Amino acid sequence: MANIPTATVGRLVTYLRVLTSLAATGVERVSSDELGERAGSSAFQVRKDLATCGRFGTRGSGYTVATLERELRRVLGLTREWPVAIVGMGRLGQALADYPNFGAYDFVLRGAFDVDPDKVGMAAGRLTVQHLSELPQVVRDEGIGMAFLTVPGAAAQAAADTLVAAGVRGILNFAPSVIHVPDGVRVENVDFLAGLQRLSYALGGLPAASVDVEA
Amino acid sequence: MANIPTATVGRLVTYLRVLTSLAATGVERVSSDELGERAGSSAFQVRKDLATCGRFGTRGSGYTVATLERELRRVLGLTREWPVAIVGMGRLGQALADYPNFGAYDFVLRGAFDVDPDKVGMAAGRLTVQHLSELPQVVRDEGIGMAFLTVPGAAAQAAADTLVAAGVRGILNFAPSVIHVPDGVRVENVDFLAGLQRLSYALGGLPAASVDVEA
DNA sequence: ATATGTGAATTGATTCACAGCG
DNA sequence: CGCTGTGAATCAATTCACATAT
Repeated sequence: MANIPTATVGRLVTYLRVLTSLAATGVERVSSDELGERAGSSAFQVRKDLATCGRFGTRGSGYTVATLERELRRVLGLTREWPVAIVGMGRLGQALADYPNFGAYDFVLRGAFDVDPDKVGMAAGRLTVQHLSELPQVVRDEGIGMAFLTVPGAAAQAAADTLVAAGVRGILNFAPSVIHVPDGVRVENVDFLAGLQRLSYALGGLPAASVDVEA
Repeated sequence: MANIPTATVGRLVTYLRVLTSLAATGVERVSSDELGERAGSSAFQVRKDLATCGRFGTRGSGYTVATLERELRRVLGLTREWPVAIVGMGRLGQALADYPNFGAYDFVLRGAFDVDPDKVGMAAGRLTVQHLSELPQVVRDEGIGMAFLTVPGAAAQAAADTLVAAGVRGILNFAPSVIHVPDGVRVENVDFLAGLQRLSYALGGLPAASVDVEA
């Protein structure tokens, strides 16, 4: 069952959310129609997406919520616990370390790092902040595969290089800058400023100059 | 100059970032090749994207950094100041209210809201938290067009409805849930948990069941 | 000589219609 | 009869090659 298009993966994550919330309210079966409605996609899209990774439904009666949830978790790799590190213990890194709800999502914090000597030794959630030089050791010992990158933009590329060298293969980049990584390493950007700027276009973007500019 | 595809808008934001950083280091001209390199796109893609909204370059010598930056800001609607509200003054809302750097991005906080009486009256950056019932008034008085939605997932849809009713047309949704809005209102999701789950697929997503499941 | 702007070609994603199964 | 699974058709995005302007 070949690899799944990234656009589809994004929607599978949304479907999984909807399923979890349906399960919590005791719903047992769901149709592509209703799932699409709640996830903001068409029923066509839902069926196509789900068919990309298996045959999970029953014709005539839809999908079993519990089964589909289990299968999507498996497809997305959410059957194991993922140890995660945080690099950059500024305001955002600290807020993430305090985030109470990772357990519900199969992620566990196993390391918190910074280069600032004032921050090393500080508490961060249940962890103690360590110097970034400790990272490779911790990544190896804890089997860390992914990390939050929460350093200032100017430091992001260097920190990403350190993560990659230590063997981390997935980076969730919160810095408002592009980071470059070798093949085999994956970056997901979480960038609210970019989101604001896209909103700005949608709300007020001009129809642009219709002619040449330049001097 | 018709409307720009959303995929392109996302990259224009990235190009603008790169240009700003080039300008800060005194670079005056840039080629599609180098811009693409720094933004993580191909030179083809850069030229096609830029050509979608005008003719900003000079054949044989590339783009003038200052000119292209100015034009992209105009295309993206970043020539005016955007007043923004925050709804939901939990940890995340407070962290955003304290964020020092909005000025550099043309956004200004003009309102902070919550329904919790304990939070109303509290300081939030330079603002004082108001009750959500004050929102429509403030939106009108301050001309607020977009808002951060930082309430718990279970409260997100209701809060979004309040925002829409008050006339807000762009919502930056930080809650890990789908929100539904009428046509003409735009939602951008900022969802690090979804990002983690997409990373999970990329790193460990199984090749999926190759056969039927269901009971 | 050099690097943009753009039609043409290709690839990929979404929409649709309907066959197939329960 | 209802709703899924899927090939075909449409639509959009990306890649490419090259004519064009400086």
